[in-house]
Amino acid sequence: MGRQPSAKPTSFDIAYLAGVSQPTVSRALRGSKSVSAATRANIERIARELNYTVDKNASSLRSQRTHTLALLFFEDPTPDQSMINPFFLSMLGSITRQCALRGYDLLISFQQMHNDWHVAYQDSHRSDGIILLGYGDYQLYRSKLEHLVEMDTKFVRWGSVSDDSIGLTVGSDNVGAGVQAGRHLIEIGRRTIAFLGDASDHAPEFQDRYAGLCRAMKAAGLSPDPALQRDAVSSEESGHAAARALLASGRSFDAIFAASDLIAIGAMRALTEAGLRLPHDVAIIGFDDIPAANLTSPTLTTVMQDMKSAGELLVDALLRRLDDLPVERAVLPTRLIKRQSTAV
Amino acid sequence: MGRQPSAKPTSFDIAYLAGVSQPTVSRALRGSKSVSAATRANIERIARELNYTVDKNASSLRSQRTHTLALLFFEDPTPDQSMINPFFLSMLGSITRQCALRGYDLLISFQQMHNDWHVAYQDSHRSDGIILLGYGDYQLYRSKLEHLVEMDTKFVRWGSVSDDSIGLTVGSDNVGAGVQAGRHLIEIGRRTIAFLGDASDHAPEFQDRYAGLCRAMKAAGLSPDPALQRDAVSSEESGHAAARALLASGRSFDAIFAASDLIAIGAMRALTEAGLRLPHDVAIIGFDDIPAANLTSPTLTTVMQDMKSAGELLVDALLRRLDDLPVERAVLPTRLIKRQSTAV
DNA sequence: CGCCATAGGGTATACGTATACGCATAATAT
DNA sequence: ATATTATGCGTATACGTATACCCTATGGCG
Repeated sequence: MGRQPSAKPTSFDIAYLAGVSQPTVSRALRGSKSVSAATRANIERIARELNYTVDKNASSLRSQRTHTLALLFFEDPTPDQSMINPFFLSMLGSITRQCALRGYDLLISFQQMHNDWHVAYQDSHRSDGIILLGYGDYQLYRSKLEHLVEMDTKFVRWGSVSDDSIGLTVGSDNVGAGVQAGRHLIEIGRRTIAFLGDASDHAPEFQDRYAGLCRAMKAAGLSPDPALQRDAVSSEESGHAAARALLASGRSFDAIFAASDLIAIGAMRALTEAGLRLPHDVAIIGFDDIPAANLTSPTLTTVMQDMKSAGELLVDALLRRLDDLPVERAVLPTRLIKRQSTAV
Repeated sequence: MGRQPSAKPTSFDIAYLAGVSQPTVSRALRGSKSVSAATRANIERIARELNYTVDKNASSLRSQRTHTLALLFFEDPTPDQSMINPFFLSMLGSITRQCALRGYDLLISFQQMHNDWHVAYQDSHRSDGIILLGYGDYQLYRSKLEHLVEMDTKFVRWGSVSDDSIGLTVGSDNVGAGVQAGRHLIEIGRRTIAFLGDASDHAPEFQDRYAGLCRAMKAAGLSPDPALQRDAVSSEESGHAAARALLASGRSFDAIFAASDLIAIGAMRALTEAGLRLPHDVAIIGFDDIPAANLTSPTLTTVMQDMKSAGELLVDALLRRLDDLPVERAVLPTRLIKRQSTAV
């Protein structure tokens, strides 16, 4: 009696029942060592019995820490109906899991490269830090990243890891992956390898993959032909168009390294439509290992990124930043998944 | 001078600059009509100049509303490495967008059918309401849903919409979709139609789809053969196994209606391995229209759910519940996407 | 010309927690 | 024995906002 069960219990209720003061309850539950073991045990028991949970808002307001991370997802410029890049979706799972493990909530938001997102989450105390995800034109938000750094906003970014990249970055070893792909194609006897994907500094990750390919070719005594590089963004349509343009140019080639699986899938369609046999006439390698890569015919050889580690590393790095611990950029190794599209 | 620009401005700062009291600032910015137009304009201008944003925690603490929704995602029982059902992922985009539009933040969390999630978000004032997403064994969390209802937790659920469903539910017209699929198969001349998918009340959505198929068959004077229904959960492996079992049973059939695209894709593999020609020997229809459905060979006829509307409706319904407005269950129409797997 | 409704905004306070500080008691040092 | 320190906890208060309540000046009305 006495306690009305519907009202949410507060730390005062616990304190009353435990015969201590409210701050002691707070200390006990937060793990402060200046509270005796007996008192703590008693408080914890009562808290459990009352189904007490700390009020997140009050706690955050007082401590100025939200224990929440914000995931800002930048969509591809192409606004085709919510067809999100499958690659990022699988990273999402890994990130949420890692957040839960570390006791953080995850706030998620899709962004259209808009204007004011950089203030929205930090200044209103919604989150302690920000994870930035998404392909897209790097130059377009370069200035915003600089602004974030300037404001000392805590954030971490997935992308190309290089010396001039802005802020804390975690990413795959894109150059290494390009080398892997190039080497494999050369091993199966291909000599003229085309690259589909933007190779400008608007898309540093694609650029790196292309650089890796070129390095592998040069190491094998081959000289990359710039005419065999065609711009493409990460979509099937774009890949299709790029491959068609390549075919139309009349240049001959016996292999394609596509900067993403979506591009590769579009390219495969173009090649098949042109009557070419895969992989006999043209071998092809994609990037990302999306689920669909195993469903095409021929199934698609591709580069798999370690998304599980990626999510963990991103969260880890951000949390270290929040604690002002030293943290370095991280580069993740990739793995080549060999399938039919490069099976000679 | 005077203002230090790094400290985040509060409503007191605005009040000081505007020559009014802090509550007036709060009223002005929240749109209370008991503040004159001139005062409001002035306050809004100053707020903009200072880049002021309302502190989310303080606001939530005082008003007891967080303006945040929680999305709880229940994973399939199969814990295969983070291969999330693509269908839900595309709904995610629609939900986040709708939340943003309505001025709500979205908290996301993956759950393993665990025990205490029902208290975690409501009682700690992290969110105003909960969206529940995910296939899985309905009976398993039935009691928890009942608990939610009992606690008067505000939530909305995606799933089978029926009279005895617990809580507020939004879902596709699964029965209608089953009828659509069955009718189409009958139109192209098929008479013995198999169903792959759990038809028990552990999976009400699949059950509904099967019921629709049966209804279409009966309407055409055919009698559904219970032996042609095989249980399967939504995964490729499960579909593959179910189809193999069906083949092994020796029963003949000329069409399959699969409860999901993943099941259908697994089944197609089994049929192809058995030397059957698709769709000549067996026509097949899936469900969900995942991106991969357009990449199989033959491409897969399937039922498309209106995910865009789904997300909007879920958010809408939940927000109406929060305001104690009347809200009804919603049933969304589906669309049959005809592809090669049923092209005669 | 007095009465009341209304607009516009100030005063005081509550939301629930975390932390700086102080004050006992007990344990150790001198 | 007194001086010192550590332990365990209470007191007071701040975090930034929203809201109940109160007050004043005006205008309308009779």
